Amino acid sequence: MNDWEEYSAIEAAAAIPLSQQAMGVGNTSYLDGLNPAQLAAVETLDGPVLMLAGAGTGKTKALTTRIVHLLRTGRVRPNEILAVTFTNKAAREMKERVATHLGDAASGMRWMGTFHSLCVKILRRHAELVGLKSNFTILDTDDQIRLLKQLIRADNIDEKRWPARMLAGLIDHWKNRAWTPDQVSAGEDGFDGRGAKYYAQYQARLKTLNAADFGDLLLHVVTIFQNHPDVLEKYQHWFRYIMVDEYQDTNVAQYLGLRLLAQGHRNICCVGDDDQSIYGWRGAEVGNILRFEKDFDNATVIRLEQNYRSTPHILGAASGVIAGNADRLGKTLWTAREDGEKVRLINHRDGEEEARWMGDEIESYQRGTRGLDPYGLDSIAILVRASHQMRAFEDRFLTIGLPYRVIGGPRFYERMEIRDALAYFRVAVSADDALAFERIVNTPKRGIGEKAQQIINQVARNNDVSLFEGARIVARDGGISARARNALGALIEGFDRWRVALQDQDQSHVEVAQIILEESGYTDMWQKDKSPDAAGRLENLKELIKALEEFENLEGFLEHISLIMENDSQDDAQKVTIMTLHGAKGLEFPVVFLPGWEDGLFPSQRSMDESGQRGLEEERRLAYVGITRAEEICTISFTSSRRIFGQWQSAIPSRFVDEIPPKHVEILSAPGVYGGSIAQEPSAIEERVARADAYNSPGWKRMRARQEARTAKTRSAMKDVIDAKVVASFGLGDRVHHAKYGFGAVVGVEGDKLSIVFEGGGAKKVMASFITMADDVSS
DNA sequence: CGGCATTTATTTTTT
DNA sequence: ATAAATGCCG
Repeated sequence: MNDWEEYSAIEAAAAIPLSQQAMGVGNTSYLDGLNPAQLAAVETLDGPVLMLAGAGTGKTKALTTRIVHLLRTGRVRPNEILAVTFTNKAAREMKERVATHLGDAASGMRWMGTFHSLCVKILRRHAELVGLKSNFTILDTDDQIRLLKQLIRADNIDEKRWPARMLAGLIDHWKNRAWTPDQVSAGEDGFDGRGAKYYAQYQARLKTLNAADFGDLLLHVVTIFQNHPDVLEKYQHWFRYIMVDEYQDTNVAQYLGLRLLAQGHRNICCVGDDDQSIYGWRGAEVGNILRFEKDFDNATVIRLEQNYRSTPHILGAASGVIAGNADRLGKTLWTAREDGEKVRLINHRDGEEEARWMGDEIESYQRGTRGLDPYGLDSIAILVRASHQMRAFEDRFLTIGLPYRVIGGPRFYERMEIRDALAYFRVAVSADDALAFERIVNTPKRGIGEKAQQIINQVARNNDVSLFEGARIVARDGGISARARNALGALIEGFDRWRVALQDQDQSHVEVAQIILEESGYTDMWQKDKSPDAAGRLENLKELIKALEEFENLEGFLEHISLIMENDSQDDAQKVTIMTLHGAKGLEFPVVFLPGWEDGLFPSQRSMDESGQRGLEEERRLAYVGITRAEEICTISFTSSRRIFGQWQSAIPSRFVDEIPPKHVEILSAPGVYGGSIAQEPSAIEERVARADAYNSPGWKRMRARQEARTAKTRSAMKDVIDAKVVASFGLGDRVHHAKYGFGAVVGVEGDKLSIVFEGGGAKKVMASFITMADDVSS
């Protein structure tokens, strides 16, 4: 169907010829301003190159300059460079930066993009080699789950024991390692053989639907390269130079594909930082970058170690932490900058207090106190380990009216209303998109419930027609309730009408899209919805319609949208950024706050439980990423107790805190933190905690030891301990905690009852067994 | 079929 | 604590 020769001809024609003059051969001014390491990375063009680029060392600059250099020296045409990134954002940025040097030539770089988009491009050309048609649809995670659910249900298996999500994760895991179903069943599966079976069924089903999921995009391309040497060879010749960004994040499938492509000329340049590999949990293999020199003989390794971002103290702190990892290629970041503030460390009573303090702190930065220039809110970020930490900050900032922006969370195209709308468009464009049809057949509610849908499914299968045509038959012949039948008939009629409208030259696809959403009753559904977020959803739908304008037709839009799951709506107002550490990779801020450095939260307990030492090392890299985001001021904080899943947990400082070299740290004491409303004078405990003013001092060590011992005790048999000597353990003035009433101070002891004045207001008599010391676990 | 009650599981996230 | 997902009843 897609003859290679013809294709090559098209590609060649598309290449914008670069006349020597236009390219300015001989003019190498673009090399000015590179440091020696960057220059080496730019000028070492042939053979395998590993560019180890530490945080803030000008990686993107080196990478884009290298591309400019390749093109300017005239050794390659723009479309013969394969340049791969992980995100659309990175691809766009690179393209823009090349364009500032080369103008139009950058648009000739047709093979610069994300792994996924480039694989789609290749796969559309050779789809038949893996049993697909070139117009295959790309499933998102939602579709994937629904499909798997159907398979599990069809098997009459307990859906609880076999959650579709888990199976999806498993299949994803296999695809990340480029395992096809037969390779899985041949090996181990870990799920009594069922996983492999479902995997095979799932792949078969995808083939029938002429669809591929995200993992397939990579896997299929690797399969094609492996099974069709002739095809591989053409691409090996076509891509004369290969560049890979964020190499530490590649998974096995990506690695295999790259290695196959590079086998001939070996002109592959991988850029990355093993210390910033933080996506192991989704299939990234740090091993890929660690092994580079073994994979590619005679590789040139270039280290970018001069940091242009942070102060020496921040770099020192980060280096100290990351030094705790064993599996590293090793780099030593240095900076020409001098002085700067030490990394600041502070302890708080709980998460709310932490948020309160940071809010105040940010406001003082904003005003420019302590002799510093005022910082705009845009230059301040709070980076958390887990997104549930964000809530405390949002709450606090809302009450003090501090503008903030949360990065992350559900992306625009992942929102329910957007997916629903897209499903309508998908059915309108191609009637046999069964998954899309299933999604919207009863959205808004049309009275076409599960049972009716089953009947439609059955009729479609019996007549060997698409789901949509099956629905048409059901609507005509009946078999479901009259009400449902009418609704179904109306829906089908609607789609018939909309399809005609889409063909109509006089009607723009934007208009038709709007008509679809209105006539189907979808916008109506949200207008009638009285939930608080309905208005926002309607706004989103409007935005979606607006986005359509940039495309020729609906088809073009849908093709793009499946791969671009980003929403980068910009917002000019000055706001504090709140995001996860993962989301912050690649970004930088003058002022960075790193809250929640407590063992269990960060490093995450789960990470350590599931992946042991490897998990801990990844968490440590995350700490490294966090610290190195800061340009001037980095503040780390931890709390003494935190509410997790509604339960108060006492916390000990993260082990990473101890790993920061003391000479780079300044301990802050939080003013007013311990002066609770009741305790006019701080209790002995409070005083001791407050005075733990040097974490390398004996006081600090004592506090840690105490907390550790207490936690250990709690985890074993705290309950028994409390019951046994409950009364004896409380004295007048003790700061205590009750699960329902919160914190308070003991004002009286009578037998096994304690009189307590609670901070939340009021004195109460409570059984001692319901009380714990304030910085212990309470329940 | 739809609405309300109960249950259940809660890191990180791109394509 | 809380949200999402499931289960039960009208």
